[in-house]
Amino acid sequence: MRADARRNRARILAAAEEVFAEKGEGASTEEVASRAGVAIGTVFRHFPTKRDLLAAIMKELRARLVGEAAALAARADPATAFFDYFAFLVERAARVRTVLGLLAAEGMGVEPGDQIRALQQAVGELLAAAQRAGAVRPDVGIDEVMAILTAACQGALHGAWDDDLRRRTLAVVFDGLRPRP
Amino acid sequence: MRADARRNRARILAAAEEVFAEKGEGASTEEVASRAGVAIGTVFRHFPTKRDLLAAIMKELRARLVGEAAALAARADPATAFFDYFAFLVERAARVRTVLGLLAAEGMGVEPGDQIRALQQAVGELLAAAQRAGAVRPDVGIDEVMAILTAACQGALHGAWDDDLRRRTLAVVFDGLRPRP
Amino acid sequence: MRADARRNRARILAAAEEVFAEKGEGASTEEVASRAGVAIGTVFRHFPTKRDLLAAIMKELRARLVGEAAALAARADPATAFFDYFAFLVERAARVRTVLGLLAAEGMGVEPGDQIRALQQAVGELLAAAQRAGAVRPDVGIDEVMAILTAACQGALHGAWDDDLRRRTLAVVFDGLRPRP
Amino acid sequence: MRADARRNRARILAAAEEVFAEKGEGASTEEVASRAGVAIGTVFRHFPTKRDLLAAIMKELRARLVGEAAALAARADPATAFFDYFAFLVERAARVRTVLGLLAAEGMGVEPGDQIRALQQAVGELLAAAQRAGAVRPDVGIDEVMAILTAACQGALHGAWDDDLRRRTLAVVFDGLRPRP
DNA sequence: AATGAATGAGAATTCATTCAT
DNA sequence: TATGAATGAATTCTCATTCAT
Repeated sequence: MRADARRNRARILAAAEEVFAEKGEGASTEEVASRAGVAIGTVFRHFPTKRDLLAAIMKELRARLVGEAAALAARADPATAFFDYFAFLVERAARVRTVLGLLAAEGMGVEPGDQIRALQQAVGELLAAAQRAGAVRPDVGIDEVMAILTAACQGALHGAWDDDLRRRTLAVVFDGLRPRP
Repeated sequence: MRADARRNRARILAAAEEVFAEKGEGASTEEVASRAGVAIGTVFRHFPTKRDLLAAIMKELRARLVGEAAALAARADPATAFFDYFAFLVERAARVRTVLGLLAAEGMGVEPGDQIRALQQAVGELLAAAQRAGAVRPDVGIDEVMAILTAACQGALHGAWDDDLRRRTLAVVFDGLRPRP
Repeated sequence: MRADARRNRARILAAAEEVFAEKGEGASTEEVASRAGVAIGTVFRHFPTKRDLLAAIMKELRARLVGEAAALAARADPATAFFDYFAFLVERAARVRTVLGLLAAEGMGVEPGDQIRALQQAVGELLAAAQRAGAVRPDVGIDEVMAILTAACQGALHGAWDDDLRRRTLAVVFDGLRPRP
Repeated sequence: MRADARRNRARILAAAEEVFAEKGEGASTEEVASRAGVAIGTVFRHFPTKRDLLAAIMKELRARLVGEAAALAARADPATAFFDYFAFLVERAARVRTVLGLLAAEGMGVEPGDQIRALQQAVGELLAAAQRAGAVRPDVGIDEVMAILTAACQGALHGAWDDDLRRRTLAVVFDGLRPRP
């Protein structure tokens, strides 16, 4: 791929992430194009359908988020890494709608499947480590955790939680996840 | 207003609730009209914009849900009424998209504001009673509770939780809300 | 259907027949709309897809052509009716592209099937009568006749035959169809 | 012209003939390019517009078909050569859409004019020879013959005649061309 | 000369909203 | 008041053609 093409591709992805983050999947491809400063045809050359564009954003985002999980797993205390990552995702979701596409079966018009699996695995590893460290009750499974995580992300996004509310809300949720004393 | 006009208004509202519950706010006004058995013009005479129609549905739905809260407060044990209502709302949200319109700043294209306040008050009363009964920890506020409730509703709807997952997920959340032993 | 709607429907059909007759199925729906003096949405209200519009034209045209066949069968000498109808169709096809849609497996983007069958039957009856009258050799079947007819129509349309050329060409073809002396 | 340029030109022509033969003139120039293994820009460098490309194919094809006529004229019995060539062209047309471009005023978006004249001359010579040999009636002119030939080609292509139908159809047509006994 | 990315004018179709009947 | 036809802007996607690399 030529240098200018790569540059445009990146600009389109960035514009798309912005636009879809702000307006959801309903935003028009035209707006993505104009925000990226290219013609509509260029967007469709790089991403033959709107769906493809959405999927590409997801992939990028997923890679970034999974990378964060790995980094956290490597350097942080297992007892806190899980909670930190959970909070990190929720905080991100509040700003970036597309995070949700990775978590919810619906939204962004993209089949999750693989999308979710990669993230679920990353979360699953942090969860297992936290459970081994006794920081999370042993009887919760990855399913519930993902469900709660998804819900929290959705809530944070659509409910426009401020920092304080997010902190207090997560405090309650985290308490539910900790072992009973 | 003439009798037939009033009758039409009711039929439109009922149809709209059905349609938007099934398909979300993206559903076409035309479909609402045909499901209600009236012409499209009649819908717009009663509700000048789609937004107005959505707002009207919300009002109806809110009234019904608040009524349920009151009924529960009257006849059930305060220690369980709060949790029962919480679970009830989540279960409804899973099937009826419009419930979210009452809880989330977004969804259904309607400014909540008043919407939310009425429901928040109903939940607040159940919460206070439960706290007095020692069933919910005294340090959580209505804000966190509404946030968690909204999140759970959103999760249930978009995540397509089955009955079992919903039960397990709520179990964790409820544990977070209960007093530490 | 309301009077104005019926009027518009007729105008759209007329415009579509004209436009597609001139430019073939590639002509834009927009042009049909503007030639009919209505907005694009009106065309799509009456004919939900372009295909539907094409199909509607075909149906009209077919009915008219089959009607002509019946009329000819009723009032003309069987020995000449077949040839007259053959020539009539070719002459029409030269001016009206859509005639081909009724004859050719391709063209006008509409599955022929029924289209073709109705016309084939009409021609078949004229053919049988002509054969009984000894005006057409008994060993040609309706398949060949339809093939030749279609070919002639196509030739007349795409080849832009003038009246004289059409007459001379058909003379040769008709000779091939007549019994050997 | 550089050697590689000439090579590319040939590859593009070959690819274009294939592509347009399969899909008609609606096929995209992009596909021609990719089938030829060159970039789209290269196609447009050699043939400034799509029309030019189509015209070039015609010219090539015409040369080949005229060559066949000459070969047949040289080695076959004049009484059969004309009919053989007629059948040969029709059979080719059934498979190669572009043959039509040579025969019809329309199709392939190219003005025939010169195109047709060369082929018409080739056919004309075979016809004259056949008439001298008494195999074709003396009163048909080259115009009618070309018209019938074109029509048959078009019919064969668009009507998707199978081998048997083609044989029977041509039998009728050829009978029309033969002298009355 | 070749490449292939960018352009932008359509094309079909949908839908909220208006307005004649 | 009700009807439902008409409107026309918006949307996704395609393709001939141009132009920077």
